[in-house]
Amino acid sequence: MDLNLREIRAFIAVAEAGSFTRAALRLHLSQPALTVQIRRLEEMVGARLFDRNSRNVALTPVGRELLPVLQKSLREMEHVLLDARALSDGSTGTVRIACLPSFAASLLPDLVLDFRQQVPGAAFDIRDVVANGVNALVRSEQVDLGLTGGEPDDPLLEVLHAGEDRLCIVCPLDHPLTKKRRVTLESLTAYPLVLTASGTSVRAVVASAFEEAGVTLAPTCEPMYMMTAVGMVRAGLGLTILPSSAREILAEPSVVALAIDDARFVRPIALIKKRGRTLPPVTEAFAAALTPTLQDTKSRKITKRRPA
Amino acid sequence: MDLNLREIRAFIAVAEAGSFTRAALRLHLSQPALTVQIRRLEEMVGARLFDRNSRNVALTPVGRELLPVLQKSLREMEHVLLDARALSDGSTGTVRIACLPSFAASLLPDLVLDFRQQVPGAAFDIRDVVANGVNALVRSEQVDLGLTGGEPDDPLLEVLHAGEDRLCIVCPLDHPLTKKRRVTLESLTAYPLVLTASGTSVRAVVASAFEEAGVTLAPTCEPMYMMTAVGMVRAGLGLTILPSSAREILAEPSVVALAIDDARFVRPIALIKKRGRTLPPVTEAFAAALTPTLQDTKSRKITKRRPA
DNA sequence: CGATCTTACGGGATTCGTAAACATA
DNA sequence: TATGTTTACGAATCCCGTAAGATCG
Repeated sequence: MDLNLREIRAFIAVAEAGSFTRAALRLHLSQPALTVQIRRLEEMVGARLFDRNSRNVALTPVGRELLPVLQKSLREMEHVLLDARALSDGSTGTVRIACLPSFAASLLPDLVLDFRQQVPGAAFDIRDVVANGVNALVRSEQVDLGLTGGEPDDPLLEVLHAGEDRLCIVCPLDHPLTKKRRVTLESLTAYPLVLTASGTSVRAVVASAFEEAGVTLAPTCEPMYMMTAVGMVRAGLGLTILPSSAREILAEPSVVALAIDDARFVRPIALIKKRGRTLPPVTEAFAAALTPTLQDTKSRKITKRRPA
Repeated sequence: MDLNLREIRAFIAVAEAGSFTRAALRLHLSQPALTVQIRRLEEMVGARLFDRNSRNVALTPVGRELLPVLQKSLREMEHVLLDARALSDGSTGTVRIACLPSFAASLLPDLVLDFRQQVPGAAFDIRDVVANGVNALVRSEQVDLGLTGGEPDDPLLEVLHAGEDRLCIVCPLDHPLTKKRRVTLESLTAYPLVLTASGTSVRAVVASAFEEAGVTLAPTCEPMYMMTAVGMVRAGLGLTILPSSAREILAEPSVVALAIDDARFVRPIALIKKRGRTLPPVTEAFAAALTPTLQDTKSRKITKRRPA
């Protein structure tokens, strides 16, 4: 019961060539070797597959029955192998990634676009969730890759690359802070603050920075989504703190982003996977493409300081 | 690119067992051998299929993609092999046989019934044609087996078994011949004769018998089908000569069959196949089952001499 | 340290190619 | 006799099992 593809290929070749000699040539094999292979297959099946004398080779009824099904099986098997190799060399496959909403809306779309130009066979499954959610999805293996905030101390998670994202103040165009030359942590305390809910990485960074400075944090609103925070700022409910990469800031013309002159307002970001898991090759390649971009965020300037 | 089923089975076993050791036990294989097999498969595919350390074994994403397709392919392949073995041992398959109409209607139905009791997987493709047609169908390989009349001298045909079928006179119940003790060839010449058309084996036998006896053959009608001949006899158009195995005689109550006391009125019958072709195993078995019945026809008595 | 996977290696089975024998038109 | 299949046999390869080594919890 130990069949190998070689024997099937041999059978099909002889059936198609109508001759052992020609089939052997086609298979780059000596003709006696082919005879033996066919005989072994015949023994395995338990019946002659060819009626052959020194002049003619023809399929027996059993062989005739077998030919189309074996052809089909062989094709399928080879197709599976080809698919597997495509998966393996990274030319195909699905990149399953969980990602902070800020990156999902800003960096990621362009990266995906670039990557798909290099690897047209790549598909994407992108989940945008807050930092806690990213970690959970990676841990439960619902995604292979995670772009999360903070530095996860979970031993089940492995950091592939660490980067930083500067936080910035978002306030209305006419806010008093826009007049200042430098914006510090302390200068914020005078104004009401809208801050994304706990569980988000921005919140974690801001909370620890305020605590370190000995300032109590008392946000007036705690929305889940950054766009909501921007809307509140625009309405005059206060100012907010967001990652400088957040697309929401650019999308809203009546608010402005201000750099904060404080090293503590840096959000660490991490590209993670589950420890002990190998990534699918496409995903590996995508992670490699992602890394330099994360590097850049460290030094990236806030491009929209004032509206044009 | 030389995959064998063993490696696929190994992969599936490890994936299902979640451990090399347990999978090796299940496969009756040493564990290191299994490691090697998996490694070879991985080299063939070009990617790791399992993430493994000394404690845990888990599918990689590539392995996870591959598992269901390989399971499906393996199942199919094994199914094909099982089907092939069933075909080979004669427990399955189609008996393709061409047969003289007389046998198709009389002997064959019972034989098929018997045979299907022994081999429930057997299917039948029966063609009923006159002798010429049987030979043609066997020669063109549209059927594997032929039950024909006469002794075919075609070198492409091989006689597996030869038998004989007595011919008999069929006449109305009140015909003068029914009063005779013996019916000879010469006693026939006084009456008009209905005879099946040339191309039929009965016609060939009768023609040569008459020729040998120096009697001219002048049939009043030459129907193609024996049932037509019987109908003509019943209507009083004359008498006819049919194989004693013909069911048509029994089916018609107003005619009677009389034995002919003449050795020349014996129709040779032959079980044939194409020379150089092996028969499908079911067909081989059916031919074997057919042979003793053909033997019997030599000595078979005409059971219906007079209606009850 | 204990369970489990990996590596190393010798022996046996498999499979190849060459050469000679065999069969058939 | 010529063409093409089968048989025979020595050599290379493949594959298994045993034993020793490496690794992780």
